[in-house]
Amino acid sequence: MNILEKITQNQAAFSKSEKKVAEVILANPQTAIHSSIATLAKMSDVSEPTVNRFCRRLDTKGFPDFKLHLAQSLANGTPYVNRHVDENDSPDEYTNKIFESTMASLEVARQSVNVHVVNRVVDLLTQAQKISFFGLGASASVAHDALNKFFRFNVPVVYFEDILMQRMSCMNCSAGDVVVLISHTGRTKSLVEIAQIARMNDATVVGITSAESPLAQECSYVLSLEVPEDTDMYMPMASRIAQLTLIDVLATGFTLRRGNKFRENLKRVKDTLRGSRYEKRGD
Amino acid sequence: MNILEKITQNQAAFSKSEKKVAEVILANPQTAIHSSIATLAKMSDVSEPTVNRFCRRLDTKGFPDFKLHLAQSLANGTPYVNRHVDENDSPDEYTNKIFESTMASLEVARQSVNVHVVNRVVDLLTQAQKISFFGLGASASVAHDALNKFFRFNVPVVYFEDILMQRMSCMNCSAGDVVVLISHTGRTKSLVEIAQIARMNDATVVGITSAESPLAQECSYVLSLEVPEDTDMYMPMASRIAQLTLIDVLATGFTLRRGNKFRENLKRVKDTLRGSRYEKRGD
DNA sequence: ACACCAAATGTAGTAAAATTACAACTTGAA
DNA sequence: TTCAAGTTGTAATTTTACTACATTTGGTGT
Repeated sequence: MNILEKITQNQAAFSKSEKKVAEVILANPQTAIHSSIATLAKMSDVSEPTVNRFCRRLDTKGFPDFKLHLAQSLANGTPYVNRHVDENDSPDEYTNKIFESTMASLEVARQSVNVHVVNRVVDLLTQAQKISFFGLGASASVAHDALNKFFRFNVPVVYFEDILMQRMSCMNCSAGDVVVLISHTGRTKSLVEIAQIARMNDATVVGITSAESPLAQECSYVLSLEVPEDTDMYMPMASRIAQLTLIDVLATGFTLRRGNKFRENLKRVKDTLRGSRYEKRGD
Repeated sequence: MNILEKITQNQAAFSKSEKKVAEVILANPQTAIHSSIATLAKMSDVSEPTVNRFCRRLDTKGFPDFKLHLAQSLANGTPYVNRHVDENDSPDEYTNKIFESTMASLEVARQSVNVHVVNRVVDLLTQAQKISFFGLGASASVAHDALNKFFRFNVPVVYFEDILMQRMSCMNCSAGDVVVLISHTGRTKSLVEIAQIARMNDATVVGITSAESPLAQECSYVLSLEVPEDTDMYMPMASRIAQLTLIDVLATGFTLRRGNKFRENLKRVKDTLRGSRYEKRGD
């Protein structure tokens, strides 16, 4: 298990001084592996034994062993960790932190995706008479994006931002229709209601939401994404990126299921854009 | 450079005792990284300084440093690579490929971002009288998302999907207004025209687009993102994720610039959602 | 075959690093 | 206030790595 992630996750369980150590290490793990316990203690402004205890808390045998684990984590593909933005961060720092924590979240999301459900949902979508994408707030733009992908497939696709339109649209559903509802928390009342309306009218309801949420309970299928969100920012960030990527997965599954001829069709759709663009040499 | 390979290659240049050490390490590198210099010396049937010299010959600072290098070599996990989806991929395969190549693209994007421009644009945005976000096609949902972020900041924000509305809106611009235009290719004619209109009316035009594109040339500031796109899919995927992340960066920069009191305000905005949601225990 | 030199290796002492044991603080509840 | 549990630091100890120097090895020229 990646020890950098472990540090981030356990952060709550650390004591005051241990948090200082965690901070220093996360801020610059490359420096950490080349420091002695004394240097690191000084940098963190704690005593040497505290650093040692910190290492043990992370199930390592001691400081040198900890450094080995850390070195491996750094070499191990992703050094990306969900580091929270700090008030005093420079533009360089917050830019990198956001990119990195987005990548880290995607990694978490990837692991939480249930591939069997993905496959089943792709099945449903390819056979759907009509596909609807609904979301509110930040998830509205995700639904918007889904519309942009799926309309290319020459299937009737519906997307509304307005909750009344969403409700009415769901009232008109019938068997064979698929309604995809997007919500990070899965607690938005009107979306839960929409799920109920759609199901009453025999539509299949797919939720891209948090497992065990009220919304999840009303869905026929749930594509759950467990993504840590930096609540300090009071804005949905990582969650919607994960949702969008999942939409990509569904769209890709769709095209693969439809086979090669269908891809030709997508190419034609894309090619019609040419007239609206300035030529690129060799395009 | 992988130190295990280095050992194998240099083997000829080693002395007799050094060869013994190399052998023992290559035979069981996992054991080696958890041994002390004394243990390793005994296992190789040489003296401790010989082991130390062996380490230095491989351009490391000493035995502990050597162990770090070795640990990293062993943890040689594949970093995320842009692997293209293949026709015959299973759901498991294409799901993972998409997540991984999205992460790889974000890494590329991160490196291509010019932090100075980010900082300058954040400056402009915090001082703007009015901010507009425009995009077409897939970039429309990115602009939509930007709207969702920036309206929370209590600044006049404008977003239209309709190109006529976009044009008219830009005609009404004046000095102090910022227009953010989003386009992966930067070749969409109507967006380039909008850039021109906005500039004619003294607005500052920020492009989130490809460097050196026709759109980039019309912008006051360009936040260029060089993201590889899997053209086989005929759909924009990675590019818009990178754009969204950049929007997150700008929004974050904005809130940081505005300081702590402003964050309180964001919290209040978020808290108003509570009434629209089902309660979560302990929330 | 012997002496000699350079390279290689080992020994023993030294310095540095990590760990332990214990003492001195905090903190929160009775 | 006092006590106990938990946290942190100080100082001594142990382990580990490194250095300086001594010894050995193996090769070369006489």
